Amino acid sequence: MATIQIQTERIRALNDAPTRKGDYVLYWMQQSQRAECNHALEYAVRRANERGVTLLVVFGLVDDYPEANLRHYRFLLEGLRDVQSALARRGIKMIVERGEPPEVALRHARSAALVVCDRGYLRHQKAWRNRVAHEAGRSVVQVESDVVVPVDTVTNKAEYAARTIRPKIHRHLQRFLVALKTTPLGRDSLGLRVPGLDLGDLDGVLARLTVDGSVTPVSAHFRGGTTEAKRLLRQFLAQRFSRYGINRNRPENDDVSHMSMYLHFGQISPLTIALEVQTAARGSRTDRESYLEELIVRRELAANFTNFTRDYDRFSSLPQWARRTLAEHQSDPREHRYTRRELEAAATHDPYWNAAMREMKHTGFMHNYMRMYWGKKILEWMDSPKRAYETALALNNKYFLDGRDPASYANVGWIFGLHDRPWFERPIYGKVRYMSGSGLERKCDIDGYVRKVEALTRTDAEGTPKR
DNA sequence: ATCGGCTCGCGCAA
DNA sequence: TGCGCGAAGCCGAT
Repeated sequence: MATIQIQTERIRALNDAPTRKGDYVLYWMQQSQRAECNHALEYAVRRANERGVTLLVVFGLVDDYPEANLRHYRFLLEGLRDVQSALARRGIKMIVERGEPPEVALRHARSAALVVCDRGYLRHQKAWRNRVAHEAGRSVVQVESDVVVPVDTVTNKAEYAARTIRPKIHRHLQRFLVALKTTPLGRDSLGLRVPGLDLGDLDGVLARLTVDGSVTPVSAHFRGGTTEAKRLLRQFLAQRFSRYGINRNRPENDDVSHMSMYLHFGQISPLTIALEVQTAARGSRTDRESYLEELIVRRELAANFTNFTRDYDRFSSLPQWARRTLAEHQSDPREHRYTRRELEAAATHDPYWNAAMREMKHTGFMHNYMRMYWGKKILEWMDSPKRAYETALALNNKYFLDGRDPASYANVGWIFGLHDRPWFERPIYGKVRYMSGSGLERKCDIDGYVRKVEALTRTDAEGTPKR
């Protein structure tokens, strides 16, 4: 039957309150910002059909979302506009309302039979859902749609490394790697009169929000939305995927999918990507395996990390061996020293690093291989590893479209030894893995990368879209 | 081009 | 309790 597509482990009642007589089922959308392959949405449609009522979808848009700026809001709203029209085509009313997400949800919960929400793995996302569950006065059901295998199905603790979580994920893959079909909504909700923001006028909406405008939007490089995510994915699979295994660590090329930012905003489901990759015509077994390893094992290790680690955004979350060895080398002399301001200005002595920093600032993205080098050098050049960690995380979250994601915390942690193993001891890094500029020269065409970034920056100045 | 050594701790086999 | 092995490392030797 259809319900098999929503595995019971994805569904969790967040309170014991009963369902009420109500005008509609409310889907409070927050993490899974899409109209397709969204388990929370399909669950809500089925519950509405069961009760013979209709479905209302609301999204709470808050001005001061932690660390978000104009760049992120623009991409977010482009995506929500896409969701709104896709849901309208299914006869489902969706509104975006300004306010604290739990308050927006609670406002519309008052006329609802029950509330369905999706799931997030960061502390504020959990706090929002807890509050709604406590105050809604009716059943609140959370449906996970952000990972392939739900985090608590995999394990009940923070995993030590990829190798420990890998078999625990693989055990369940077959059961969870299943397409989700859409269920038609019985009673159309487009006639509901609920006011919301006019997403036809994004500039107007953005102008009225009190948002940090210091980081510019990057629509010329990446546009938000499920439609755009799927277009990029199709293009990647058709044109670049067959080279993925060879080129994934070659930043001079762009043979990567760019899915991280769409995943961050929930604009595409990891399930959709995984199923497409499994059946992609181009690409060898190695390409498939290495892509799925990153998409599922590495990404879900990050979800595991933030879900089970209280201080996932602090230096104290690093493994003990790493903190110990970094402390032992804290006062080692540094050949180069930079402040956050100098780093942010891409004004170091290292042209490779500066290019990476410029790619990040100008496009909201950085090739994954360069992200490692970029972070390792911040550790090397700042006067304390703790300050380096805080700086790398702050810059990551400020400039990347995929910043503030569970993957951000795991990736920045990895620079400082998280989910990694010790290597032979050297100055500053201690036993934490080191990376060098000569490694880049040996393993890829790093000058090609620098030229690529120069070209990107040039097209920026001319205002010509690049992709 | 390829290889071994560096180093810790998890998880499994025994 | 012992042992194998691990996200992308580097370096020097062959």
